Amino acid sequence: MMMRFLRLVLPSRLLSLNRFLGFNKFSTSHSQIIKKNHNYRNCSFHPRYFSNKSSSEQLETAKLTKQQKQVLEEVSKGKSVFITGSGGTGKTFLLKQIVNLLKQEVHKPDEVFVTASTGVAACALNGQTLHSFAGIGLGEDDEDELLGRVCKNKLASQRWKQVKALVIDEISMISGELFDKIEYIAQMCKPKRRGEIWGGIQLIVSGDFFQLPPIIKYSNGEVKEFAFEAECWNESFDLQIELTRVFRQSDSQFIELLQWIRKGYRDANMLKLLDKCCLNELVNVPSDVPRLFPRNEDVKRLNNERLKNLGKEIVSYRAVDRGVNPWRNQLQQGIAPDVLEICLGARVMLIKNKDVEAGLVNGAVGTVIGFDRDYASKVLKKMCAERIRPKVRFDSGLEMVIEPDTWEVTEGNEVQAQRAQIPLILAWAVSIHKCQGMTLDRLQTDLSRAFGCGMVYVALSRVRSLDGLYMSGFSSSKIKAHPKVLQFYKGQIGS
Amino acid sequence: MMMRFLRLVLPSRLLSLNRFLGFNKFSTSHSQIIKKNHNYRNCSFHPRYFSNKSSSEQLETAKLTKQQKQVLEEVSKGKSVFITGSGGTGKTFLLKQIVNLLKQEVHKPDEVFVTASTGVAACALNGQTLHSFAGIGLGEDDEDELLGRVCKNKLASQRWKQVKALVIDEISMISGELFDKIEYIAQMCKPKRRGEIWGGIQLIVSGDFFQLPPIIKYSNGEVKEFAFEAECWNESFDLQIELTRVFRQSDSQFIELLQWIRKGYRDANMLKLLDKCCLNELVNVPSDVPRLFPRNEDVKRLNNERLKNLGKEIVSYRAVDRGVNPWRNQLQQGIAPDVLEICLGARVMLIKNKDVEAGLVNGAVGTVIGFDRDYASKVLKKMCAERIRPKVRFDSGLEMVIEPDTWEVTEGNEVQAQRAQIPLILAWAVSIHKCQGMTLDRLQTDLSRAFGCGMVYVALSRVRSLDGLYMSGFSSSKIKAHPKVLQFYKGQIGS
DNA sequence: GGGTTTTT
DNA sequence: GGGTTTTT
Ligand SMILES: Nc1ncnc2c1ncn2[C@@H]1O[C@H](COP(=O)(O)OP(=O)(O)OP(=O)(O)O)[C@@H](O)[C@H]1O
Ligand SMILES: Nc1ncnc2c1ncn2[C@@H]1O[C@H](COP(=O)(O)OP(=O)(O)OP(=O)(O)O)[C@@H](O)[C@H]1O
Repeated sequence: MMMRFLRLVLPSRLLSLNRFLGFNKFSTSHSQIIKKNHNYRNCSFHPRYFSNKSSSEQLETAKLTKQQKQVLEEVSKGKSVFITGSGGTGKTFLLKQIVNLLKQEVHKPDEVFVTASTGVAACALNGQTLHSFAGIGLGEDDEDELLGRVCKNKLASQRWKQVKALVIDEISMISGELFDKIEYIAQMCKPKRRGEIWGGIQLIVSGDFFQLPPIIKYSNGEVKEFAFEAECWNESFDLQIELTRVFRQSDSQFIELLQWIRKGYRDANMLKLLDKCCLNELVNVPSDVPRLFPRNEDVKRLNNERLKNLGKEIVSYRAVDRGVNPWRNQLQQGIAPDVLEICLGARVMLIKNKDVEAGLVNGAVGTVIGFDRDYASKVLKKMCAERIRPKVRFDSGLEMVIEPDTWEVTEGNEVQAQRAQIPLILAWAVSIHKCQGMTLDRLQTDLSRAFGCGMVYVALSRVRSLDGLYMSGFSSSKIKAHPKVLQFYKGQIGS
Repeated sequence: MMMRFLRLVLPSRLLSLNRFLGFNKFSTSHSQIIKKNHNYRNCSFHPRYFSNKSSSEQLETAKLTKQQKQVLEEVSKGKSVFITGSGGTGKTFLLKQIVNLLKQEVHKPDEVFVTASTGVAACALNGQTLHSFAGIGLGEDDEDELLGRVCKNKLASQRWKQVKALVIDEISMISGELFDKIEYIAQMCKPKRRGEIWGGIQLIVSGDFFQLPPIIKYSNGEVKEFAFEAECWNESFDLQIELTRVFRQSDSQFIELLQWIRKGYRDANMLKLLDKCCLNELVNVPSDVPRLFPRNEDVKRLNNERLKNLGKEIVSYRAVDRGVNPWRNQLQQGIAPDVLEICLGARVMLIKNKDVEAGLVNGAVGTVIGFDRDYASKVLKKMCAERIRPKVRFDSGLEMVIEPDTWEVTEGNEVQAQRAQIPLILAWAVSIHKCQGMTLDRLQTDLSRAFGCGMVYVALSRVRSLDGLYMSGFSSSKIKAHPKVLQFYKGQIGS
């Protein structure tokens, strides 16, 4: 059964929608975004680094394309929609409009939940990760165990009761397995509408399956890998639409090259365009260009180099671990570092969900603007000789003193080991996984250890123009598209 | 520069060739092959297991196709040829005729050398590995170091001086990197014909790039992976030809399915044909069906189970190691096992090149037919309480007592550690890599840990009919064709 | 060969 | 996530 993508040609006459489109331009919430960006732009430390906020000008002057308006129209009618398209076609941009529309015209503000597969991507929408919203932990248990877990969690149950519209961005990194599990939870948490797909929730999903695939750990070969392989996928949407106009880049040759790379084609002739972006001894990359790496090991190395090069006084936080082996050792596998080194002016990323409303979630980036003494905290004393906590100004403008937080290793329901650490990592460089969704004026990436499908495409498609691209370790053999994805886009879109 | 495959339409009137074709049917050497097979067929231990010899009937009754004859014709004229085509189209079969022709009509017998990428494949042609022929060790040094090594090795230099025609089978597992290095050595070892491609050697290469790719260890991204990516590839051949008629299978539906799998297509409908080959509780697989696994760990496990199930008295050989760490530990990474357990009737594979003329090379398989006391050998005493050496009847009919052999770990030119062990492994089960090239009446394979491109195709395309196929762990997502290979066959063959 | 994310 | 071959 093939469901074809629709290219809607509807009369654009929906009153509430047009009202919304006008309203949006001058809304207070929008002004706030501008204000927040203003804060960020004036940030004295790293004005050009990764940020969860897009620049204000674009939002002000942007005119929606016909396709983008058509999606808004369907959303305003309460339809469930899958929005796809190449990187930079404005899927996330459109989602922001959709979220405003949903909150203002379709549902109540607190009935709309905004999520994404990674913290960074969620942050860009002022949302949270899908895992965090759903209350499923790592989501690795089977559907009934997960449901039980949600039911025991009051806040999560409350969200599932409340939710009327659910937005999921960067869907390519969500597995079909997980997508089906979450649909199951949705139905079960809506007892009045059980039997209806997603329990009647309006679903807005966005992403590009040619970008990074989900990480599959326990592969038995028959696993539902991509979300479009979920049993509920086709039933989930009234409309699956592909945005076709690329906004991120304007150079039409570069756009065409990216289109080919996206589909896994390796045209030697076209790839010559990248020659002038390849690093050599002659090229001098400005030191403040954001860096992307396939592997976290390289991300960490680069970040520590940048830290040392700042030449400021370094504050060290040694993780405080409890518990015995083998669990104690597992603490080192987690995201919280054994030793966190930061300093005034360091770019940092929050790695815990602190306050969703305030946008202080895993993935939020900001700058260390000071340190704050706390002689009361015993754990801080253990972790840091100076007994000081970092104060961070996040790119949203919000400032916050970051306290130690904890991570646990459990076996059954028992906590077997626990780590306490400041929930920050350095963020001058990030992994290519974390950069998916970003728009960058300039970037430097070392692709010598690129792996899997879509990675080269994601890295290269972040940058607005070839002038801003500094690349090393590239080879055409690293351009890879997944056969299932090619088939999905052929079948569903008939390109 | 694209060189297209030629489909030759030549008058088949070459006298010497026709003479050869007639001659071949009744040649003494051919009778010997029949005799050898006869020996094997009467072998009382495992008449249906892996064998380096194909069954005699086929060779007797085989009629060459037009394409196969065309290749012979070109070879008879001294041309260099690349023969490709799906598994079972008779590439190796044709090579046997070619070798006879080359030795009898084109060159002298001792000027023709027959090789393949793996020991097992080489063995099927009474040849040796390409590495062993070339005298390049593992072939990992750069071209000049390898040349130096060849020059210091009298036997290897002698072979390179002598060789007028070089046959290489199963080329898909030879990297482009290595192919270029060996071409370089060929030129350098033929001082009179330096500057000529391959130093003027007539080159006969065969293989299917949709089968297993080379193993690339030190990837810098720009590596010449497949042999067709070698700089010298196109220049190496007067003719590149694709055999199209499949002989190994006769069921046309199965043949079509294999064609699709080969190219990486996953047609759910067509794959239903495999349903009845999937193992379940109801299926009872005869215990003497040859077994294939992706991983050597599973190969070893199965082999040890089979050994225990034979219920015979087991003879143990513990490897005798010398040297200090870290080198001593590296001995365990090699092919020679820490402990070899065998018994009377065990299927075994030779893992050292003992005597190329006699076909006693890495990859030769046979059966343990007895044990032979040797109280003189000190190393045997250390390795085996009973102080007995196994006597093996190889499938060629040849019988031999297998002595301990040695493996070395060197650093620079110094031997740092050494292992002594009997150069045998059990061979009821083999890895899918080692099975490439085989034709099997029946096989059982567990594909749950299949990986990379071509592996599923190689495993499934070994068997003559679906009746003989017992499969588990299969999933369509494991069907994979390499994009570069697809491009190569599109560009060169224009299918 | 090798390695990415998701939680309280 | 994971793993295959090649030598004296
Ligand atoms: N209609 C529009 N008019 C002007 N600019 C737009 C429009 N739509 C999107 N943009 C701009 O294009 C850039 C890329 O948009 P966005 O990040 O939403 O793309 P995307 O499709 O989500 O990309 P990705 O798949 O990489 O996440 C942003 O700077 C955004 O502001
Ligand atoms: N012309 C022929 N007539 C009859 N039988 C043939 C002919 N050519 C090949 N065969 C038989 O077909 C089977 C497969 O042949 P062979 O192993 O040479 O194929 P191949 O192309 O080398 O396969 P692979 O790529 O899997 O190594 C063998 O049993 C062989 O004897």
